[in-house]
Amino acid sequence: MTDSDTQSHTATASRKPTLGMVATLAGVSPSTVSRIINGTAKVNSAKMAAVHQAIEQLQFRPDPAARSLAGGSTMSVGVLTQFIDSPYYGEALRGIEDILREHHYVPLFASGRWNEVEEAERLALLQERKVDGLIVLSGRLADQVLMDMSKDLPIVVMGRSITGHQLFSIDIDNFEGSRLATRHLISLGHRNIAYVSGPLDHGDAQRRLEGFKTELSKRSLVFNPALLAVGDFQESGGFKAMNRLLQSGEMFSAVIAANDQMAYGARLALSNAGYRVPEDISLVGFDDLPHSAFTIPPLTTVHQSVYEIGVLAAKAMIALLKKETPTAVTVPAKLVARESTRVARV
Amino acid sequence: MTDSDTQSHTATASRKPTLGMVATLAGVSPSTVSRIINGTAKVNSAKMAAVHQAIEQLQFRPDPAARSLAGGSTMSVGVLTQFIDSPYYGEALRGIEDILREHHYVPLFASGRWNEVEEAERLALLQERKVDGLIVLSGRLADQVLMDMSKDLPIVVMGRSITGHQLFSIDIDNFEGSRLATRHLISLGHRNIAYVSGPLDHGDAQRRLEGFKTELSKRSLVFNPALLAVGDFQESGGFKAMNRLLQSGEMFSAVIAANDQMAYGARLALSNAGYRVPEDISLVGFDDLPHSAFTIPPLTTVHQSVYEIGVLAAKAMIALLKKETPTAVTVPAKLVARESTRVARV
DNA sequence: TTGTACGCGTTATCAA
DNA sequence: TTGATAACGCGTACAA
Repeated sequence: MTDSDTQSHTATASRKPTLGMVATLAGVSPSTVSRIINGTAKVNSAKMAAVHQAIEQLQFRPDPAARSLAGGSTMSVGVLTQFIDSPYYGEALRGIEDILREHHYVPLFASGRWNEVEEAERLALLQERKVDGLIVLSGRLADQVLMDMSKDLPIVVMGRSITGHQLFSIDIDNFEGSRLATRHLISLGHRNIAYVSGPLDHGDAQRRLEGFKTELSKRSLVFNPALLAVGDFQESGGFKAMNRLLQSGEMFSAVIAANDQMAYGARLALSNAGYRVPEDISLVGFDDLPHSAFTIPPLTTVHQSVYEIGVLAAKAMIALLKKETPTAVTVPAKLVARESTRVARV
Repeated sequence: MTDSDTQSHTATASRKPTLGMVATLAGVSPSTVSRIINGTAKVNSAKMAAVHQAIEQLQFRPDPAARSLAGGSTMSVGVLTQFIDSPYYGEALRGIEDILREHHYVPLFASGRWNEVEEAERLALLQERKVDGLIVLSGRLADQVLMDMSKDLPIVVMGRSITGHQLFSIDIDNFEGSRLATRHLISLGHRNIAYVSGPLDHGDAQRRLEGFKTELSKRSLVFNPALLAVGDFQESGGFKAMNRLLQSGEMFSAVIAANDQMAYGARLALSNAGYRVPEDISLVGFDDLPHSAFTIPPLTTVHQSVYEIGVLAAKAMIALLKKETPTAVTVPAKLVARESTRVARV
């Protein structure tokens, strides 16, 4: 039985170490301990050492609930996503979690389910839990709502372009990415390109479609509305949209799907109809989900590092939390040419 | 300007409604309000009505932090997953979230990353946050650790078979599911069946492999170790494992992958090597991820409703939280025959 | 059955 | 720079 053993028996007799116990052990007042932990004021470096030593010895960790009650920070950040199991946003969540963890913050995830009312409710719940900040992944909420909220706490938004005092946004280069995909097909000789869009009331979907149209006209090609089909960003929606395109009788040698999931569905519809990819029809997706490297054939798609975007969002939040100004970064989209695209047959 | 308008201006002058304000408005003491909210004691039904009315009028919601500090419940449940963006566990997370939400509980997600040390750390963090219960999705942690923890708070585990006082587990029928897949192939006339396993130190992987071997021997077939390749439950692992199988020169007409993701990877490897699925080789997966209905060809696989499992886990947790005993339910696995399997050629 | 008074662990305010 | 003291909002013995 060592000396430290004995100490721990007596000192840690009562369960959880508290800030007060640290203060006693270090021979200072509780307020001093608090100040040292939060860096709220300057303190004698000798006491500082003693306090740190006591914290070590007691394995003290501040109680988030008590902090919250007393008006301090809760060390938690609310993250509003749409569906917790979205393959797309999932990567961003991982990036957010990784960075937040490094900074000892805890993420509180909530799902808005692409529903304005639910989003507002979940946001209210997160505020009720007194999160220190909010990271919002896309969604249907009006920009104004976020701008208002940012008066109370820092907000980082992904998938929108709004900025303000405590409001920072990291947008994806949907427009440019879409142009990249279009350019790729055009350079392969495709002239009749079908487009499977996401829901038209969806910001990302709008900008991707816009990029497609813009690139088309820059290359002196006309946009043919008959070659546009709207899906829901899911496999099933891509499948149905492609079937509609096929049944329309319209000719096309290539297809752009506004996201990879719809590309998967479109690919199956194509296959069912007897078309080969890429021999008969070229297919391009958007997002470059991890899975896209393993489809048959591996999918040519627009890559965007969603994980990286999550990381950037979390870093921006940390900066905001420190009253710093996050540095704006654009995450460039880039084309990943795999095997689902090929030179158009003459 | 209506009467209620005026009231709201005066009554809600101070920010957040508190339990005390409710008490005042209802003409009772704070403790009575507390009792009514928590059902801690019987109260005069007249006062009860008055209090509920006051709560409504003030839109009062108890502060979780204050509750936590005072020793009450935090209305939060910790959920330990492995990766927040896992396509497999993601569905379970959604089920958990849906049910928890219905009961006004908030999930606190944490990722263990298939690492025993990290899992323990995250669990500690969740306890520090004073969650009312814990839902653990698989993981590498020793059963004993969970059993010990269950003395302090209710725990529901998915992917293990341990039970105890405040410990409930919902296991997947890995064994039976695997037998189903094997039986399906055998009934199609396949005799040489390759098996792409998950990590051998992984519980699910072990039981699935066991099911495969068992069914084989029941059908008087011998397990050929040369037809076993170990992957990592990811697409890339399935891809590599299949390549190894192909290079071994061993003959086989069908393959079982221990999960869908590895099946996707294996499918690509097969395709790259010039084999057609299912014409040359039949392929079966496990899990029936939503995506599996959209692969080329649509994948025959063992379906298990992971979402449903999440729902059951959350319901069990709610029961435990109410000091009730959850009713044990087994979620049956079932084979979904799609187009990646076919009668063996003679 | 109901109310009073105190404590939970921390931060903020104010003096010293 | 430091320390006492008063909140923060709620649950709960204890008393009535």
